[in-house]
Amino acid sequence: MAISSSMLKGSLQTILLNMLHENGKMYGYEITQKVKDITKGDIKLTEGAIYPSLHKLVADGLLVTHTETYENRVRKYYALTAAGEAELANKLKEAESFIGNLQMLLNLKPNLS
Amino acid sequence: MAISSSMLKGSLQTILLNMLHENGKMYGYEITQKVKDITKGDIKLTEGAIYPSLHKLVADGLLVTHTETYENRVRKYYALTAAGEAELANKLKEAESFIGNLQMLLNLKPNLS
DNA sequence: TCTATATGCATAATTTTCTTATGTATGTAA
DNA sequence: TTACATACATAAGAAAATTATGCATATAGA
Repeated sequence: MAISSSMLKGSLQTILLNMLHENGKMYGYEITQKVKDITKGDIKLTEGAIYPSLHKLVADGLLVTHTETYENRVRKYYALTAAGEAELANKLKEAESFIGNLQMLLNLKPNLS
Repeated sequence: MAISSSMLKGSLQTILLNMLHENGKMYGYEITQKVKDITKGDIKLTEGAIYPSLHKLVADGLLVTHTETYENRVRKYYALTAAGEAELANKLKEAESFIGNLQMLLNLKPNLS
């Protein structure tokens, strides 16, 4: 199911940080495609959401960038800093906790028992 | 873990609708306390978030209200309409889908297998 | 008595974070 | 020449929260 009403709110940064953690370095467009693949089209990160978010993570010192040119196209790669790795660890704990709480509140504990 | 950075964004309405579905009718303050109990203090719904959200659900025809006075205090009870029940069903499917996708993206599938 | 805390509702100002629309640029396929 | 894919970016607007404040009743404590 496509995420229309966007419960995505609040978890975008966590997703971005984790994608970079998993893949070492990625460029923006690449992240949108990979997320679309993994979620079978359910989650489509839009440019208007992803680029400002990546810029903010850089401004906050959690990411660093470098550009590469591939077939006449510039790719801006992002990678985690040490602070980014640390922040990701926090955000993952938070996400795990949040998901557990949400499942409790909504009676969505399919695979517990 | 307390939800500080609030990934709560986007799921508040779903939580409100489901609490009312589970409990028949509730007043605002009661919902905040029940959510706090269920999540062991992790999720604390603030008045600034919950009341405007409840008002919007009423405006959208998903909830109806009536007031009762208990020990000199007015309680404004909310209950689901038929449209509210239907919308809850949609939102629950969405939430389930979203949680599954988020767990995939963040490699948080502890109890699968 | 004054203060804090709990119960109960509400709104205003602000901030965060999205969506939607738009713009630039290259390359390919219909 | 139109559409689509790749690749970046920003601006305007909307949505939905946070934070602060206000009113009102009641109780407990210093």
